[in-house]
Amino acid sequence: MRPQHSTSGVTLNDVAREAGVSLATASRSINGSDRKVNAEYRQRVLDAAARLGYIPNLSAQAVAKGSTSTVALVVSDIADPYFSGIASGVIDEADAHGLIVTMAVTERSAARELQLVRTLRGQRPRFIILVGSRSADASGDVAHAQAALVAELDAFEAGGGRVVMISQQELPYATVLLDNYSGARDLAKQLVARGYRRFAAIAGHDTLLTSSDRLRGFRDGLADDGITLPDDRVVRAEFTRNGGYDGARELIAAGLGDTQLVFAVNDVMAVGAMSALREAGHTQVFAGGVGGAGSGAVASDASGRSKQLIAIAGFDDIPTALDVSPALTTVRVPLEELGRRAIRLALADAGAAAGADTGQGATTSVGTSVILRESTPAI
Amino acid sequence: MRPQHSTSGVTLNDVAREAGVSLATASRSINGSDRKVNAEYRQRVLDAAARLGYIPNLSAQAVAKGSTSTVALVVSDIADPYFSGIASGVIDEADAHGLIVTMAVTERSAARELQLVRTLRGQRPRFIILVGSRSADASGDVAHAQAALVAELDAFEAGGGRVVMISQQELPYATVLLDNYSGARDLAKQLVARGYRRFAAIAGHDTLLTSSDRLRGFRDGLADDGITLPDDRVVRAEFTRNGGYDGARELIAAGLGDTQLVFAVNDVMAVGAMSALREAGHTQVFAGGVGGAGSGAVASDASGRSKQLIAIAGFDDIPTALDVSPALTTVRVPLEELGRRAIRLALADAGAAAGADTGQGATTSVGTSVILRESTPAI
DNA sequence: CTGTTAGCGCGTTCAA
DNA sequence: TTGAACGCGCTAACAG
Repeated sequence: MRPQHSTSGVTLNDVAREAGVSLATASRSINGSDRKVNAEYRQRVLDAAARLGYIPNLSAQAVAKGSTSTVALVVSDIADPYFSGIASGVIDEADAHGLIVTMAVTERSAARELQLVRTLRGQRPRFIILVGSRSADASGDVAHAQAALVAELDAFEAGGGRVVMISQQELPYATVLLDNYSGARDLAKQLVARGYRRFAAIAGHDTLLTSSDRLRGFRDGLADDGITLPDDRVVRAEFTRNGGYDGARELIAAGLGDTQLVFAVNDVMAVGAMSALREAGHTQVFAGGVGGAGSGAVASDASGRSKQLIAIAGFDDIPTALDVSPALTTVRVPLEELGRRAIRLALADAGAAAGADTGQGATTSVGTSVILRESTPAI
Repeated sequence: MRPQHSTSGVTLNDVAREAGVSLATASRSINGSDRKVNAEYRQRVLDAAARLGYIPNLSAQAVAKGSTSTVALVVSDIADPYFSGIASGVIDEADAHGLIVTMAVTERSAARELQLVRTLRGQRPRFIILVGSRSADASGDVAHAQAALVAELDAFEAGGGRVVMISQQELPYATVLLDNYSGARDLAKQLVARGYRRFAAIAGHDTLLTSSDRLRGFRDGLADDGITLPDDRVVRAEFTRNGGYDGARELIAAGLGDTQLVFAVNDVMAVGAMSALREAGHTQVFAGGVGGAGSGAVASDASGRSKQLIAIAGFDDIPTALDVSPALTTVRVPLEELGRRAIRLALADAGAAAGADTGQGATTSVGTSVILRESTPAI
């Protein structure tokens, strides 16, 4: 008869006894950073462990060594392909280094993010990786939350943890930089090269750095060719598929005028916008046939009424971008790579951690590239 | 001067000293399951904790109590919207119960799944949630891996943990059932009602239960109306977007014949298949205008050559299903709800755990519903 | 190289 | 109610 509510786990003690050695030897045999242990004993221990089905208790190890092998990943919304792509990379790379990933979701709320970080610290993770939702709002509440977040994060680093941000370096921590500005700027230039001149845009709220950087890059890219993106042609919406949909409807309601192309600051929004435009009869250009991109920019409005054709472009290159029709022109962001880099940066940074606290924290950048597809045929 | 490599964390001891009470009192004040502590002391402790920025060490708590507040979630691929949708629900519900979620990815390999479960047990999680990749392959390796998995899972439950499976109850554990069979069957019947008679299908490999159940349901649904799905009209492919794409190409290469509709056993495959069909000139039906579904089933092949129009249907209702064009007809699966249910089931099951080991484990079912969209207009 | 002994941070029993 | 002491499972000194 086993004890009733036994957590039953076989302990290292059991293994040691079964193998007829001391606890210490058992520990060394199974985890021995150095192999200061007789091969025969070692084998006896390993056998005993296998026989008993022993599995080391990570919590106990963590308490004993004073450090865990856990990485805390904080995202806005795991169902969003942008975040799940990054998460995929994080998990993969973490796993390659024997690290376990715990995941938390902020639902795009700074308050929740703060609360989460606080809670997560209880795990004493080695790293905390924050992706998305960095904002630049100087106003009361947000600024306050931001300061509190920094305090929390600093305390975490003071305790030996490392924090890594993904996207832009708004806070003084190690960061995997994504050049949103340049990506959008390049996109703008290539669209102009394809013949577009009159644009509209669907952006996120001003405070979202990712959104404002992309918008600014796009604007500057146009400006390089003497084209301006009128303020009244830029709508703000949620950073989601529905946000894109709503933004497009707003644009339509306000009158598309002679707009030729709508730039949505991210793909999920672009995809939502496409659906809105399609529903409104602004049938998307369609490249049929097996031929490459931009082959036949033909379209027919099923409603019969002649509506203006609107081209569209996004940012991120989520998998879906390839499957909507017309396929979405976008700026490719190596999502998984972003995640992998975060782990590598944390690992490297941790190594150099003893060194100087040079203010801003280490960074690494990932490049973007413009992917022209059928949603923006040459005109 | 603090100790050098200090993990620096403020401990409960520090708090106790600061508050001028014993460790025990501090512990009770902060965590007191029962409130057997003087209100004044309690407050002093709480204040001290706040002042010092104390955060309880979860690992230490876990060792002391012999149980964690962790849930291990195992998925095939977090970048797949099916899994990320479920994960979203799991994380949300877990969070609502103060549970932390750690995530692991099998990359659709049974061997890796087994290895992961073994590793995960080290965390001593309260629950292990397995979603996807259940297979019914009686052959050597797989059967062996399956047996090993069951052994591992049984040991886990023997140690007080609970395992919950999502999808089908192939193994004797608590399960959130998804009626793949009925969903597909209903879909088939509704498609027949819309006038379709000649079908093809893109399925996953035979061993994938999710795939075979759906295919069987679809077949039976057709059979109810005296229609058969010929074996040579069913191709097998990877359970991914590219799998769907490849499957469709295979179908095309073999000759679509008079096929009217292609059923892909899940949405990501369906979406991939749509792209393949589109590229091949089997322009999808297109419902323009603001009107509802099936309004104008019009299409024009940009290549000029007249190609056959192929309707398509999927399963899962991933977000993208709404944004491809034509919008994808599918069977809605409440993904987030699936995840939430898993947590609730584990929680409930844990409560009743002391009770009888009634062989199969508790179950709960979630319903599906057919969503007819433009990809399958009435004909 | 091995065993003994201390802790790690915290929950919980047992007296007081 | 409170505090002292022990134990959780394990690692890391410390002697032997």
